[in-house]
Formats: sequence, C-alpha cells, structure tokens
Amino acid sequence: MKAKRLFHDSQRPGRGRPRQAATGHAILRATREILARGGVHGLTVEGVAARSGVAKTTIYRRWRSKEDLALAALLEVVQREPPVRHLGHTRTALNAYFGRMISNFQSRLYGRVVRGLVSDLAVDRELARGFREQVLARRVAEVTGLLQRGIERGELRPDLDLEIAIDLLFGPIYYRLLISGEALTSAFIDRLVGAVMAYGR
Amino acid sequence: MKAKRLFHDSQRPGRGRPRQAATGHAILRATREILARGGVHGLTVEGVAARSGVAKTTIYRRWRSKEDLALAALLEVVQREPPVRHLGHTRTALNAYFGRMISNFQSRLYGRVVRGLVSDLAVDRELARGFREQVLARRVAEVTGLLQRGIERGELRPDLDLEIAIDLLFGPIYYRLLISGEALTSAFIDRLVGAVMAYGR
Amino acid sequence: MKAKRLFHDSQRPGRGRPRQAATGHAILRATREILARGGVHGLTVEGVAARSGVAKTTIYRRWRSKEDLALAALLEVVQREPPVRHLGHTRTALNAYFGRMISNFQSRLYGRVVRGLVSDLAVDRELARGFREQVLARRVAEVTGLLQRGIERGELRPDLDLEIAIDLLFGPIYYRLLISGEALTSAFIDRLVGAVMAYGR
Amino acid sequence: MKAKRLFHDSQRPGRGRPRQAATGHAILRATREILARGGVHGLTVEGVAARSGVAKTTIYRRWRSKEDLALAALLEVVQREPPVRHLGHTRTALNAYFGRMISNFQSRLYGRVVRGLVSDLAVDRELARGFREQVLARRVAEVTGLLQRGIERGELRPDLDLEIAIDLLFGPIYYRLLISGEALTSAFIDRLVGAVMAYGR
DNA sequence: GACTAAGCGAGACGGTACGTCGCGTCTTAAA
DNA sequence: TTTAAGACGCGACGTACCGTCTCGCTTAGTC
Repeated sequence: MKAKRLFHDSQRPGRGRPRQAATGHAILRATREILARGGVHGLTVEGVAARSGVAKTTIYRRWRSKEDLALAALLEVVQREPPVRHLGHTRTALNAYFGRMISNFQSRLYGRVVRGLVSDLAVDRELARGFREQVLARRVAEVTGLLQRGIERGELRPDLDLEIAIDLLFGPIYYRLLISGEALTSAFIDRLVGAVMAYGR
Repeated sequence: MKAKRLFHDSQRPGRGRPRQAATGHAILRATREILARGGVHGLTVEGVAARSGVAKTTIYRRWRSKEDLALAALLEVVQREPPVRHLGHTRTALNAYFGRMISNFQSRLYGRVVRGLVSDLAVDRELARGFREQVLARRVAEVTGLLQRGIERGELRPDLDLEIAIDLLFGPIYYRLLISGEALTSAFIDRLVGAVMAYGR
Repeated sequence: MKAKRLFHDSQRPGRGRPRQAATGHAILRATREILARGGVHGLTVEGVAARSGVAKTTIYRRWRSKEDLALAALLEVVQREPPVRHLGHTRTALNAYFGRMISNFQSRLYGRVVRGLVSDLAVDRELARGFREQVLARRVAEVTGLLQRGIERGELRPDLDLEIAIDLLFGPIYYRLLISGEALTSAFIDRLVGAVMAYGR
Repeated sequence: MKAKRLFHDSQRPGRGRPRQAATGHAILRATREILARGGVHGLTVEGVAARSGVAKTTIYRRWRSKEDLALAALLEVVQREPPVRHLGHTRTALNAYFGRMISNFQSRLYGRVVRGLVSDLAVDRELARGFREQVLARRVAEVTGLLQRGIERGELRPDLDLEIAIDLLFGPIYYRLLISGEALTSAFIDRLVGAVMAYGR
C-alpha cells in the first residue's frame, strides 16, 4: 500500500521537515560507545536509543538494522583517516601502512566491528556493498597505489600480478584476525611484506 | 546455585539411563538440514528441536549453544573427508588440495557454517578452540606436510618460512570468502599457488 | 507553552489564507470510505491523510481525534435524513420510524460508527456531548413528537410517562445492536412497538 | 509451520510443565487494579505484565488480547455473585435485582469494563461469545426465572412475550449506561419495572 | 524385582529485543 | 495563515528465541 522509502540516511528531496543533524551524531556517538565495549554482539537498537536519548523509530528511519548502524559508525572513523604517505622504499611504506592497519584492529572499535560484521556480510547484500565500496575499495586502492609506485621505482617487476599481490597482503592479515587468531604483530607484518616483496621482485 | 554441568557431549559417568545415540544423530541431521538453507542465521535451537522431534532440554544437555551445534555438524562432515594425496608435483598437489577446499566452500553447508561462525569465534573462546583444534589444525598440518615434501623434493627452498607460506595460502582464500567476496575459482587457486611457489622457490 | 487552539472546525477569525472547503470534504469522504470497511477500529488519522492526500496536520487543525472525525462523518449523513412523517396511526408511524432506523444500522457506515464510538462516549465528554446533542436529541425529539401526537389522537393515555416510553423504545434496539447481538428485524420492531403501545394505552 | 495452539486458558492436556495457578491470579489481580482506575482504555498488556511481575509472553500464552483479559477479570467477579432471591412480589424482586445491577455498574470495575468492551463486541467474535455466554446468558436466565415465577403467581399474564419483556427490562438500562448517559437511579429502576409490570399484567 | 538415577518430551516461565503502528507535535518550504 | 511533507519522541504492540524450570514417563544398571 504505502510506498516503501528507500533512502535510509542518503540524500533525500527537500520536502518536509529536514532531518536534525544533531540527532544523527548523537546516534552514532552512542553506537560507537556501545560498540567499543561489547562489540556488535552487544549492540542493540534499543540500547542505542536509550543511550542517545533518541526514539527507536528515529533510528530505524535512518538505518535498516544494527549492522547498518555499526557500519555507519565505522565509516565515520574510516573517513577521518589521513591519506597514505608515499615516501621512501616501497617496503617501508607497506610496513607503515599495514602497521597502522593492525593497530586499528587492536583498537576497540575497529576490530570489534569488523569481526562482528563478517558473518553478516554473507547474508546482507546491502551491508556487504556498503562495506566493500566504502571501506575495502579505499584500502585496496591505497595499497595498489603503493605497489604501482613500487613498479615505477623499479622495486617491483612490471608484470606483477597486482590482484594476487593485494590478496597476498590483505588475506593473511584478515585470516589471522578472523580465523587463526594468531598474533598480529609488527614482526609478522614485516615478514609478510618481505615475502610479498620477494615474490614481486 | 546448582553446580554447572560440565560434560556437554563428553562421556559421562555410567549411572542412570544412558543417552540414546539415535537422538544425537537426529539432532545433527536436523541441524545440517537447517544450516543448508538459512545458514547459522536461520539456525535456532527451537527450530532444531521442532524439526528433529527432540525436546529443547535434550539439545541443551549435549551442546552449549547453537554455534556449538553448528560446529558439531561441521565436524561430522570434516571428519569424513578422505586423507590428502601426496602425489606428483607439489604445485599440482596444492592445486588439488585447495581446489577441493573451495568446492567445499561452495557447498551449502560448509561455506555457510564457516561464514556464519566467524563472528562468534571472536566472542566464544570455547567455540574458537573447537574450530581451531578440530578443523583448522588439521588443514594446516596437511598443507604443511605438502610443503615439507616439496622441500624434500627440491621444489621449494629449505629455508622457506613455513608459517608465512601457510598464511599466504589460506589467507587469500578466506579473505575472498569472507571479506572481498570475489570469486573463488580454480583459476584463482592456480594463480595463488603459482605465486606462493614462486616465492618459495 | 503555546496557547491551545480552541476552534476545531468552528468558525475562525478571518485572517490569513482561508481554509479550502474542498479539503474538508476530501477528508470526510476518505473517512466515510475507511469507516465503511473496517469501522472505527480501522480508522486512523494516518490512513485518512494518506487516502485523502491531505497532511496529518491539516486534519488535526480541524478535528481533535479520529473519534471526532468519525462523528463528523456520521453527522453529514444524519443531517441529510428526511424529516419524520406524522401520518396515520401512531403505531404505524412508530413502526415506520424505527424500521428506517434499523435499516440505517444495517448500513455499513451508520451501524459501524455507532458501535465503534460507544466505548469512547464514556471516556470523551466532548464526543459524548456532540453525539447526544446532534444525533440522539434529534431522534428523541422526533419520537416524542410522535408519542405526543398519539396522545392528542387519543391512541395513548394522557398521563403516559414519556421519558420511560422513550427508553422502552430506544433501549431494546440499542441493546440488541450493542449487547445481545440478536437480530434487528422488522418483526422485532413490530413486537416492540406493539408492547409499548399496549403499555401506553 | 507450527500448529497454532488453541486453548488460551482453557483446559489443556496434561503434558509438559503445568501452569502456575498463582501466575494466573497475579495477572488477573493486576488487571482488576488497572481496570478500576483507567478502565479498558488504560489497560495494556505491558502494564499488566509490569504490575503483576509476570512476563508479557506468559500473558499472551493465556489470553489473546487485553480485551480477553478484561473479560476474564470481569468473569471472576461475576461468578462470585450470590444467586438471585426469589422472594415476595415479582415487582419487588425485579426492583431488587436491577437495583443490584445498577449498583454494580456504578462500581469502578464492572461499569468500566462493560463500557470499554462494547465496541469490541462488534469486532471480536470470540469476545462477544464469551461475554454473551458467560455474563449475559446468566442474567437473562435469572430474570426470565423471575418473570416465569410472576406468571405462576398470577402477577403476570400467562401469554406474556417473555423475549420482549427481557428486552424491555435490560434495554433501557444499557441504553442509559452506554448511550444517553442519563442517571441510573433506583427511582428510574422503579419506574421501569413498573412500566414492564403494567405491560405484562 | 524394586530402586534409583538419568534420559527424554512437553510446555510453562521470565526475559530481551525485535521491528512496526499510530499517535500528536514540530519544523520546513511553498502557496 | 494554510497546506503538504516528513522528522521526531513516545507508548504499546505482538512475536521470536533464549535458557531454565517443572512435570510425568521411560529405561537402564545396581542393590
């Protein structure tokens, strides 16, 4: 009967009372705080509503699910990340890049959200699209940039299979984070980057 | 204040009426069927009880949670896998091994369960231990074996960093399965194995 | 702290843009349509707004509640009723009068609205006043007229307790409509009127 | 999928854990208290749950709706009423009977519940059946008894139309309670009973 | 052969959270 | 000032599962 509204947070036409920006921030702040302790598991729409002093309905008006909400909170953080520094040796740059990445994983928010959302990526297409387009694509582009510069600088061979190289770098990190549970230390990053450089030379 | 029951499936003292073996099978069969469609998301203790004609209590007597149950269903399948064949070139053997692995992932049950459980691994230590000891360790041992044989056969250099090699093989596969969502084709396996062989030579 | 608006449908001061008469009709038409199927139970301000293409605010500017709105829709119908015919025997006239009344009850709108509003009469004084002054008083006056004419014509005794007579006529009808649920047939009306005539002679 | 369970409060087969009688009482007590102030309007399942310290689900397990619940609370009271006394003149007996009835209506609970439920009788067949079979039928039978005894005693004529007599007695009372809002005094009862006796003689 | 300790099915129960409906008020921009 | 549009806080809804409990009945081995 009633047409389903599709824009959950996205830009809407300028009719009716505009959304209160403050409301959105309050929601996301509460979300972050709850995520930090408790992770996605401990996140409930009811809880966010209570903590942010916002009505449950208002939250549902803007996000489809608590997973969407968690992703939004994640995005806020990701988008504030400083751009990559393309300086010095490729190996050094990669080390720095992934070093920062694993320290992000260690942080309450980032690691918990990613771990908490993985299972839902397989089930919720919208969520997966959001995560891949807004978080993953960015990271992949950054590292691809570093690798390409490595080729230009002659540190990597020109015919390097970039796609596989990307998988070889990101794969083991997520594998340790999610599956094997083994430590994500900078020593490990060093060995990993070393191996990929060796392969790519 | 009642003492917590500790043996959830493990052997219990031989007093009273012994457990009906058939009951356990019925439960696991229902679990598998539900997992096949709907994945871990669609799995509920209530549903399993209904489908298997078993009382909820009976299920809780044997497993701590639906995640445990899913893992148990997974194990049944894993334990029935034939042993690895150590024949021919290392590259060929690895190709065969991971080829079978991704075809497992494609199967309803296996892929769904793994995807559905990842998020819980971070939260449920028992579950993580079970998964790592019973599923992962086995796979890692098998591949380590293949790699070691490759060293013996002179196809891989003796000082190869085995730990990293393992990460380089499993990582990208799980990464694609869980994170990037990109296709897990045999062509991809071929390129991946090729890259690792190149690195290890 | 804004002063409460008092004129809900009544005449307002002639400043600013005057109300669109068409708007009011559209609202009442939508209301009638919704009432016809679904009754007061199915009536919602939200629904009326959607169906009439009018904003919720506009409705609230004119009526206090959905019950008020239902009453307004009822009044439109009631006010269009033709006046009573004072012809022939009193018994015949009463039969005709109440015959028309129960056929009104059978109609979707009328019966449903009355049944739907009764419970609110006890709670909403405004509503009760409206209903009694605009609907009930009219009917009572009409029947009182018929009875008085009966007295003048010598068909009823002069010392008849008119108040009780009115109760004896209306009471059983509403009782069947609302409480006992027994059939409101013209045969019943005949017996009822007969009984009251017998009592009043 | 799951077979709907039909017995809401009624007798169930003796499987599973039996219902806690105390729970039911707690629920009904809370219901009565809430009904007394606030009537059916102020009655919410949530409120009853809170007040009785019982889980909402438990309430829904036993009653289909808050209206059902209100009816149940009413029944408890009704069933405790003492039987009618068949003594003295019929007119006196009727006066006594209906006198007690209107004093019941004045009571918080009874009047409020009846007024609150009327509108729902038209919509909820189950509810209507319950109310008519358990409350109304009983009252009608009692009064019918009184009238029949009046016939036997020669105070009423043998060919009296009992059905209409019943309507003539109950009708005006409910009419005043629900529709006209006029006072339900014992003087009124006296005039009403007088009128019906006059008609029935 | 009865006793007894569990197994087992059934379902009650308290609980948490869900996602939705409708309310009545508000804040915009356009008319 | 009216109007359409829609945000917002709010209260309640009825449902899904959770994990625990309390029944009655069954099924072994042990005394």
